[in-house]
Amino acid sequence: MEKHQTTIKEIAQALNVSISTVSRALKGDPRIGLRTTQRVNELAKSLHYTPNPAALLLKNKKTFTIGVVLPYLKEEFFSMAITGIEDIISEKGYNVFVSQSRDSYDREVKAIKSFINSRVDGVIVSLSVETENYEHFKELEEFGIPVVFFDRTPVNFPAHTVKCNVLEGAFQIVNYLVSRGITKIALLNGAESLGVSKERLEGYSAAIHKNGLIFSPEYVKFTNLTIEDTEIKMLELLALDDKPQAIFAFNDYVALDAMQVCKQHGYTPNKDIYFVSFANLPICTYMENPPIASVEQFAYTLGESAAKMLVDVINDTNIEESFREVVLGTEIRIHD
Amino acid sequence: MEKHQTTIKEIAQALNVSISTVSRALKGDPRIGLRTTQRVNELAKSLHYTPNPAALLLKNKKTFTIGVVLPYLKEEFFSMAITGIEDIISEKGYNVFVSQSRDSYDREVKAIKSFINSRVDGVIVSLSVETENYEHFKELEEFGIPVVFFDRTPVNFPAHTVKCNVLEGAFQIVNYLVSRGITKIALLNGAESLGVSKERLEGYSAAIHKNGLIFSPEYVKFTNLTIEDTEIKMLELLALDDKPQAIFAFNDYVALDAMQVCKQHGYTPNKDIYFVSFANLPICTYMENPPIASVEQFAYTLGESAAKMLVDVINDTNIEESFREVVLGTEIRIHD
DNA sequence: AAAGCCTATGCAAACGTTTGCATTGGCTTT
DNA sequence: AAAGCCAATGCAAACGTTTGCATAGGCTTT
Repeated sequence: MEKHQTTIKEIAQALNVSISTVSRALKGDPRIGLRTTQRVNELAKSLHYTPNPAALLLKNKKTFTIGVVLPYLKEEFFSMAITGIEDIISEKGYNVFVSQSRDSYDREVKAIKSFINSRVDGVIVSLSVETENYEHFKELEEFGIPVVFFDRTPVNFPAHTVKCNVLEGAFQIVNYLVSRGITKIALLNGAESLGVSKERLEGYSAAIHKNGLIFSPEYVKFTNLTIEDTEIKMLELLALDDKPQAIFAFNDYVALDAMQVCKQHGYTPNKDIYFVSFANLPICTYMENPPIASVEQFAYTLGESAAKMLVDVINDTNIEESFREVVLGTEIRIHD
Repeated sequence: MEKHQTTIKEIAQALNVSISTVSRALKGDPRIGLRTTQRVNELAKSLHYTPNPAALLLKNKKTFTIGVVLPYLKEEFFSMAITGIEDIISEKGYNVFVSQSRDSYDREVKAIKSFINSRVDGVIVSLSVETENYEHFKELEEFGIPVVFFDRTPVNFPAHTVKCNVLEGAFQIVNYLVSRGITKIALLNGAESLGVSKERLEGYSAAIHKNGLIFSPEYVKFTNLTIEDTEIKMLELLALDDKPQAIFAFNDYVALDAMQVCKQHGYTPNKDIYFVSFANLPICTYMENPPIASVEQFAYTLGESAAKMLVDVINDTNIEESFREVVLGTEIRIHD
């Protein structure tokens, strides 16, 4: 067991040259003779030399590490997003710290603090449902660590963001239902604190109005995304005198939970009550009666895009005050 | 924008003491006077001082970072395992690099190399299906970086491992089927290279023999876990003259894919053909006809346990040659 | 009052790099 | 042959810590 990583110093000694010569040779500095450069590179290779990241950080103030905080890895949307992030970021030589907030504000804050301590070069975030205060992100800013938000982006807090056109998606999917003659449409939304919930509501009500329907407040429910809350709100909808014909759910998980409630009360989902939702997760292909339509979320692309943006911002030296924004287009998938 | 992290040096200057005094005061060295210790700690706190990890690594050769490589985060089994890992490891002050092999040997090797370069303190691995060569783990060993394998552990390669008692689980679940009068049981296994596949086969055949049934080789199929291969092998099983009454699937994902094939050919899963499998994923609660029984995999506990073991091994100074092993007990869940 | 001994603190080297600023020696100029 | 130049290389400081080994006083001992 030789528990040992080769250093530049050892190479220098072995070749009887100075440390600086080795350092320069390794990065192809033209000041070093061809012969020497060659010998250094050969030895380095055969000794499996890799630069010590600690020394690099000390000198260059770069760790080539980024942090990612998102609600739940178990949600396919997020695990696909992180795959996109990983693909871009590792191609550029970075490593990724992953942390789940599990929709807890405290856990999100702790993750950010830990990233600061680790001196990450940048952070990618998708907010927890609980987050309404952005102090921890201001702290990142103070340390000059850039942040890119994806999907669940902050409200009234200027920042770099990558997201889908939620408003447009919501508008289109409600439109689709109406075009099929379904007019009593309820919105089983996410937490009111989330911007993406607000946008769903906007798109929903825009479509309602555009089609000359009346907007009924009792058709709009907000949930904190837990199965318990979904059940409560779904029961409220089922208890209405004028039961909705269709439920527009925040995402596939909410839809799945809501469908369970339907089944328990004798309704067959997507027969007696139609469901549409955001996300379109692969896992839904295994369902008996999947949502009849969904708004594509492009999870992988969202991740890729956020990662690219972050790398750009990290490497952008002129500290511009403007914030970048990417909004992906909208696509509706019809499933039946 | 003050892009700056406080250093020990600045605290020293501000307080007109030496750097070493500050360093010692911060770690409560009794040699430093009470008064000074107090002043240092107060200032450090108000300046949000956190030690520079690069400097620490340089001195202590510890990064407080571990790497995790596993096949797919999108599989609930793995995302739950990583949650267990995260909980233990972050409690001990470590950060986690996460990397997905996506069942590719090359990607696994790349991840390991990148972890070596980053000087992680330890690595947790669940093998890719393709992995049959363990050179990359030997390399870790050469650098003195400990590895703990969980669930998908290597074959004929001594190592620290954490896993379920797969053999016992397979034995019990086949027994259960037989106890229900089902005797024609096929095994839709994972890749032959995986130890966990071998153990499933052993448990399966042990139960077959114990119950006085005949072991039919055509009832045993290995797949590489892709949906395509599952389909091929499932079709082979359906084409047999003596069709199996039940399929014992490698895990829930294989079961789900196989059920799709059944449906496409007019069989109702868990009515016409019974399914049992390993894992018992939460996502299955949404199924119309879930597997009638499953072997619990304790994903979260597996992750916790692997993380604890790794931390122990990292902190164990006496380089013992023995390898640790944890085998979780078996539990069968009956779903109907 | 000299010697010794605490207590509280400081110095400086070391960890592995990078990099601005020398230094060396051979070769071209004149 | 003296001066100058360039190519090739080396020196040493710096990055932020830790830590073994001083050092400086003040206090006890005799």
